[in-house]
Amino acid sequence: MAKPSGRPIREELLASASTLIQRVGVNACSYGALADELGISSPSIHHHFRTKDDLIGAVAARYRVDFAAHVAAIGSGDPVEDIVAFADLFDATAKREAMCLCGSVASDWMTVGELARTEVSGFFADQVAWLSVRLDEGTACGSIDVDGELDETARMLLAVLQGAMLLARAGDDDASPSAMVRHVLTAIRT
Amino acid sequence: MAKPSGRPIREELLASASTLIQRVGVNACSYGALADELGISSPSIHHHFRTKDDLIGAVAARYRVDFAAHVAAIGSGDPVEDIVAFADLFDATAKREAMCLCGSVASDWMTVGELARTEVSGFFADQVAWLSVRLDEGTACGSIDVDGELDETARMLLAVLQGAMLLARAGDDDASPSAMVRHVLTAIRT
DNA sequence: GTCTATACCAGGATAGAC
DNA sequence: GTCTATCCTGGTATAGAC
Repeated sequence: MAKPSGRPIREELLASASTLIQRVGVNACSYGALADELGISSPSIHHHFRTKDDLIGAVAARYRVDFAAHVAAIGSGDPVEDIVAFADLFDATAKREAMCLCGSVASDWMTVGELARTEVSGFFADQVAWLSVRLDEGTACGSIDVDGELDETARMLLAVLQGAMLLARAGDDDASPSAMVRHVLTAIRT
Repeated sequence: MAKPSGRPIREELLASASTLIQRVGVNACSYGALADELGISSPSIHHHFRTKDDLIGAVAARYRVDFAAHVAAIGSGDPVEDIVAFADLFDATAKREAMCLCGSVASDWMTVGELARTEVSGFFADQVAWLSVRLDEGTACGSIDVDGELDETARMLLAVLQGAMLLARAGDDDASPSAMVRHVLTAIRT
């Protein structure tokens, strides 16, 4: 199943591993399956990532960086619109019948190494921080009204998104991440 | 590691398997680990559950029934209080450093059989239906004000709970399921 | 950087004795 | 209903040739 590509194989591996983990979970993602997909042999993968923990950690780190780039591209000027655009990123993943990679790893938390854990915790912290800033902007310009710490609302929004993807996996067609976030926004919009 | 108990071994197996899956995930839950924990041999388990799919399916079915019993015990008279009590059930699980069993299975959706899938989808539908009734009661007595379909809000609340457990797994100590639901409730309470 | 060969272990599952 | 013994498969990982 080799796919021709100019990208270095290490990058191909990260991309394929990410997709596979998002679809079947960390523990059902194997060197053998990745090898088949890229048309190389399973031991070759060890040359790029000595252990599976190394691979998972690198995948998580790359996902975090890539996601940050997508988020950085958001900038409508309107905080509420920005949050909807943020939620749309999760919709795109759900449509691919995949989990957020970090949600997937979090769910298999007990079976992953320190590298992956650090990146996943950092990923969640990144998103909460970004959402907090948007909520702060919305509060400042009067389009959002929340009580309590903004962090709490931000964390809740992220939980909605992650939970929505979990429900979507179980075949709930009405569990669209962005639709749910929009629903929350109507409640906290002035 | 045999634990003395009067319960039939089949029940012990379901309980141990549920706990193990909630902690490490479906694919890291093995017959061998269960056998060790119950002090029996791994092939003995096949006598009670012919295949692993049978076991996972039975665990999901039992979890759904047990959870329904806990939910049925809720009845403060106040819909908002009832929803908080519902969320507290998830808090108890998070404190045990465990996922909701059905969240766990949903995350490993691609690797489980039809039995488990049906039960997990049913579980989610159960909770959405229960929450919808509470929201309806709250609307009727004027303590809750949501716009749009009640189902949407109910589904969102369940997503918050499932997502909160995912965040809690990743070490976010502020990701308490019930705290997040309370936070949502303040926004939709009149 | 990739291969073949291989080691080693663990997974699920079956057969048949007790 | 449980055991031992066994099978097959597939997983991660290493060694060493090319």
